[in-house]
Amino acid sequence: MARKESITKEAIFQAAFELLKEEGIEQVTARKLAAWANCSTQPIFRVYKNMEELTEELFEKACEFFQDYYADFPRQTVTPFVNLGQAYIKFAGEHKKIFEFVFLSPERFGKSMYDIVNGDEGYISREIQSAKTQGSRNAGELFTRMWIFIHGAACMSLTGDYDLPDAETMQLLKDSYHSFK
Amino acid sequence: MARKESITKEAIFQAAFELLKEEGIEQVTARKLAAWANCSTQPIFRVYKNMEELTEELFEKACEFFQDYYADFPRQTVTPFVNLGQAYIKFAGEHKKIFEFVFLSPERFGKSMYDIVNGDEGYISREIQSAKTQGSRNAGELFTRMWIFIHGAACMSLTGDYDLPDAETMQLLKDSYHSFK
DNA sequence: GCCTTTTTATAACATGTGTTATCATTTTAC
DNA sequence: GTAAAATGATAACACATGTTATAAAAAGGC
Repeated sequence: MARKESITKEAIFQAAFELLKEEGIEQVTARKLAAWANCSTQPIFRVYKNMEELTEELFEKACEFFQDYYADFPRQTVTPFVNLGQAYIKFAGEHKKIFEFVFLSPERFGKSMYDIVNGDEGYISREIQSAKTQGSRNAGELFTRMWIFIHGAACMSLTGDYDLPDAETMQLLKDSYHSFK
Repeated sequence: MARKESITKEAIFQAAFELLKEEGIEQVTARKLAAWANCSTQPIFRVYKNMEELTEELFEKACEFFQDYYADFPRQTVTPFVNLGQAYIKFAGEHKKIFEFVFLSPERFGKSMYDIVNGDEGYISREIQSAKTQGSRNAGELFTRMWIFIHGAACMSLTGDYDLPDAETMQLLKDSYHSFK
């Protein structure tokens, strides 16, 4: 019968995600990926129709990567949106290439920014619910304003224009929440 | 003596800036630029040492382009930072490629985001001064918070996640100012 | 052990990049 | 008019990209 495969799809995908994380999506090329996976370019095109197909799977994985990051992020306050903001801003600074790929892409493979952050667990919906519980009448509008602020800090973190200690970020977000409330 | 030049540095630079504006800095390649300037690649390398030198001049020009945009932006309110915010957000939506090049580059040829927005005219300093005049004790901190918010809206505008009518943007910025104040 | 089938590496093709060499054209001093 | 010098088009070089063709290697049925 046939020769046994020595380079699995999983191994290629894992190498691709590492490469994406380290050097950004535009560096995930067939030959660079082959080098990272210690193989030729051929196995890549055996398991993926083309590089675009791989990119789309990487995008899905990158979204999940953020959602897992947030899921594991320790909650330090009960103030709505603050924990989400802390995680999002810290994520942008720690995983610049992933953040750029997911949240600064022009099209995002059809997904909206809110869909991605919300995830299957409804991370945004939860926070809005929490704000309502804490007496906010216009929690949706409150989220919108908080999110603009949070996204701003994250994007500045990306370019090195925001670099506050975690504690100050938390205080800043708490302040913002109470300002907007 | 020498042959008279038919393709000036100015013509090349102008074509390069148009190309940058329309398709982004990564599309400003020697051959594409030659096509936009209706010449071969040769005149480009006569007037620029290499493409990197052109890119640096384009960056300078792009900064001035933003500053001119803001200078021409009609002032609709006396609330500090609001006009600057309106202009910055609208600029991001109207000139995505330029905004990306100037404000989302990782290094910005050594210039800080604040230096660029401030410009020779001290656009930021003026607003901070104005806030002080209007009774704000901590105008610098107020600017920082406003700017995070403004930059957030601009970056969302870039990716199509922010698209409010101008009047609502103004109200949002005014609200934010009074919230943070 | 041969045959078939799949996997993989090597190498190729077509295209795009920055940059440079070659050479015809043009301009002007003489 | 001739010579010198700069300009600019054509074409080349070296390299990187996605993708595909070729062929060697391997695995198992017979």
